[in-house]
Amino acid sequence: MAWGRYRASTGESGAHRGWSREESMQESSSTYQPQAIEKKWQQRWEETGLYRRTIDLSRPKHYALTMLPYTSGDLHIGHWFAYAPSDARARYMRMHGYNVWLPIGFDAFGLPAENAAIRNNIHPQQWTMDNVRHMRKQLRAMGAMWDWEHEAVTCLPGYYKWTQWFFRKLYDAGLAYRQQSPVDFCPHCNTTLAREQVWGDDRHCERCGTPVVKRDLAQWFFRITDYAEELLQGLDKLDWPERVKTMQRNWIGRSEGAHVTFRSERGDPIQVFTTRPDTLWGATFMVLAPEHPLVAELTSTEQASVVAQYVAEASRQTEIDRLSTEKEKTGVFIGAWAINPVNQERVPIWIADYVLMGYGTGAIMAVPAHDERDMQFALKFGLPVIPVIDRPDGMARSVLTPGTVDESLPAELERAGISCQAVSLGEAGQGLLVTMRGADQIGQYLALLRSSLRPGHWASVAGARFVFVFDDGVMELDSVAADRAIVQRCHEIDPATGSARTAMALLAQQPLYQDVLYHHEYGTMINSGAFTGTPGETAKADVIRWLDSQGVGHAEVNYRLHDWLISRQRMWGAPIPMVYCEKCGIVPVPYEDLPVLLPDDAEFLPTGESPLKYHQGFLNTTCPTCGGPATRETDTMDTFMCSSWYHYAYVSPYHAGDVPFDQEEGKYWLPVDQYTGGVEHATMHLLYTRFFTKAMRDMGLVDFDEPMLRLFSQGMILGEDNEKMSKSRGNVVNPDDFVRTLGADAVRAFIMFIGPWELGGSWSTTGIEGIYRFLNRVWSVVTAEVAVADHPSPAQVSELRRVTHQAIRDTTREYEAFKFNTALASLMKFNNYLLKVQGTAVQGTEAWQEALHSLVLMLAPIVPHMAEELWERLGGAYSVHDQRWPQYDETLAADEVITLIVQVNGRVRARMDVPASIDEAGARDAALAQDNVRLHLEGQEIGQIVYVPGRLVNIVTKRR
RNA sequence: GGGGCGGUGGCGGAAAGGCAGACGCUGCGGACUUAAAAUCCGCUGGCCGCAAGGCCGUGAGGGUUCGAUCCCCUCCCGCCCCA
Repeated sequence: MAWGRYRASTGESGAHRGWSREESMQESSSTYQPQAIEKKWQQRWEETGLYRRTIDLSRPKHYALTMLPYTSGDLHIGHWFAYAPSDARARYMRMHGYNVWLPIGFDAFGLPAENAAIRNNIHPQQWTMDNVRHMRKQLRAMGAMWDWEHEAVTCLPGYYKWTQWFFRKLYDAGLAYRQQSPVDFCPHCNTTLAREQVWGDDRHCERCGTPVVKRDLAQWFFRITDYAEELLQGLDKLDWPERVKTMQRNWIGRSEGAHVTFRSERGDPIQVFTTRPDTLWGATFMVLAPEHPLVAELTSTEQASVVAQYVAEASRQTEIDRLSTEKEKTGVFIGAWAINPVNQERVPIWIADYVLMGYGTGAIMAVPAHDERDMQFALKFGLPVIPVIDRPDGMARSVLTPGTVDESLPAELERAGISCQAVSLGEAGQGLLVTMRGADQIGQYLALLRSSLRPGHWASVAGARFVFVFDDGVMELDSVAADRAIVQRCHEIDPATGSARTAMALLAQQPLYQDVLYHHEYGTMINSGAFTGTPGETAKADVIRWLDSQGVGHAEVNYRLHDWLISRQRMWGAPIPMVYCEKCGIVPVPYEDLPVLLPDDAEFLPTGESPLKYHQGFLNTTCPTCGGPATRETDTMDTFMCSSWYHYAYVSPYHAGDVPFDQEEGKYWLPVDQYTGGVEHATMHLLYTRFFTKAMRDMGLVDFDEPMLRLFSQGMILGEDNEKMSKSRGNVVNPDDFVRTLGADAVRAFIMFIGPWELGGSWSTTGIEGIYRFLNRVWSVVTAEVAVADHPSPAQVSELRRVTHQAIRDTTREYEAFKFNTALASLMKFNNYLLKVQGTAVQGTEAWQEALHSLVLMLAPIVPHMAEELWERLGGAYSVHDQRWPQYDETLAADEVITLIVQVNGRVRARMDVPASIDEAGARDAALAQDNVRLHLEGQEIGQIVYVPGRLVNIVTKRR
């Protein structure tokens, strides 16, 4: 493609002079017939290779890309919503002189093909490629500027050879490893299930309804966590939507804290990670994940059967269920104790499903006083709660039940300035609620309380201090021993408290204490041995330093991000190129033997199991190292593998060299300049592909760090009823129907007119008809014959030019911001104006030609077929898509007369048309002269006059 | 529970802190037509008023400001992501 194509309108000034009337009027107008036009131009574009990719060093390159479609079989309106605006944007860039490349391909591996294979007895390959052929046809109807010569389909051997190659490279780089990991398993079907095959809250098999269980399987992982820090840091320099970056940051989940080693009583080390080492002294029990390897070893014989049962139940739940804060906490004591390394306290070991093996070390130290879930757990199971961090707000409460204290106490409290109010305590009658702030008030209160407490009673304070007051003394909840003593004492006084096993559980029975029992702020350390009194600002660092010196812990950064599990127990994916030899163990398939081909005669049975496991020809092989008998890995790779590098594959699809893509071409085109796609891929796909790029950089395949420099995330298109489109709702829109009746251009334009692209929007059948009417009006203005021969007045011409240049100014700004909806609104407004003045003397002038050319050029990205046709009828050179975007002239666009609004005390009281050149004094005088303004100012004194040039005059009166 | 996005006429949506409702849809009225469709013209947030004009109005309440759909605080509702 040559730069020379840009010849018809590349005048330096950008204004469109020099078109003759004869040229533009040569064709008679006819009605808009999208079907004929669209077919005609799609053919012509194809024949002339208009969208063919060429390296052109004289122009800046622009690699535009939209997330590739899955080969589901039919193009959905959602595809149009994703692709039409991104095509418009690519065309817009092209008209700005960029050498734009917009490739397309298909994500073709995945479970639906396998299900179709079982259902219809057809090989997934055939099902998939039939769909590809159908979708190609549908996609072509969109009229996008896709470069079909670089299409790639991920399920073809020429593609997945390189997917396997990447696996091997990552394996060689030490970034791939094999490990036991749980999968959902159906015991009835005897097969592993994908996430979407597990249904319902009871998590049953989609096929037979049997409840699924977790089963450990040796699976392959990529060490994406090796790049966790870089993946996090790299976000800062990406021009991506903040919401996507935030999601990635949360997904990576960096947290700073300490790694601490506890020991079981018999000495087994139990590793924990905590972000709050400053709360270690409050660790009153430990919780292990049910899957933790030490569980089996440490469980006592008495507890063995309950533990085994609990482990089995936990294995059935999803992570989301297990971590829910709403759910009632469950867990069991395993009959063993650990030693808290900071104070040598003996703490019981429990297992609970809210601790996951996959996160951190699979074990936590539980600090119920400062962690909400630990608190719930402790209260439920009667485990001690000892506060070890002071409340920063210093707030404390005391609830006194009737008859506990002398009647005189409220008066004394009032004298001391301590807040005290009568509260209803339900059945117990009328009690007192004392609220204190700060240590002084609490101390004062305790003194008053002690002197007025009636014999044989007890009272409590909770919050900034946890104190139990008895008639012979005060007990502070500052240790496990104190906890025990307090509870015993309370039971003696009031046997009714017997159900509470800890001091905190006693307090928790009082609803008015609810929000002061626990807090998770940083604050001064208390009840922490030698560390008591350490301020919150340094507590964490001080404790870590000490742990280090004691050899029981050290600083650690933890990430929520897991390694990437890529094994799938499915047939329709790229086989993992590994071989298992009895003699040599795990052996990678040599590079020269790639690809490991999928068999084309695999038998699909509705067992749910991968047919590869039973395909002897595939399964049995020889060991690449020793030549002895060996078996192949029968798992295939996650399809996110395929999509992690497809934008590199497009550079030279099914590449024949010894690297996955042509390095020369790649140097020019990579990386992707503008990526667009749905926000649902904010974490998985967009994180995996970033990981791939970083690994590729470290392999020397690319010399940049990030695959996509700029990202735009579009919203979702909803049905006519504002609901997510789904077959069950019956609100699915079939784009083909509208393409047939109203044309692809109308569908494209409507998609973009719905609303802001990033927010999505709802389909509307009457709405698209409105767009179709608009296109017809454009057609009629542009193809209208000149009916008037008069000479226009200079004012008429300058108005036309002003409107034209304002339209160019506004539309350009809106395209720049991806605001296709308002760009179209500006073009509609422009067209409405042209319709209004059509038939007056300006029609047929150069200014009129300029207006028509500008209109067609600015519509070209959105309605490429119609614009091409109209451009030809206007006498423009092929192709409209190679023209330069029109430029506006600020002076021509400037208004001569502006409307100033006049406010009195901020309320609009008049509007006045004034020359744009008006100065402040002139504007004031004119404003004060307005009848309605005078009326509203009557009898008032003017205080201040605010003048905003070009906008308003606000007259503010003095308050009387 | 945490994070993100949003809440504006009958509907989709516009509004550098400065005329709220651009543009489109719907509805109503009119022109053309024997008639209808299409097309064209006009009106279309609510209330009061003959009109001029006035009052109310951007989920609720408060704040900052001469002026708030926009900025700040509290709350309610919806969607998405995470837990």
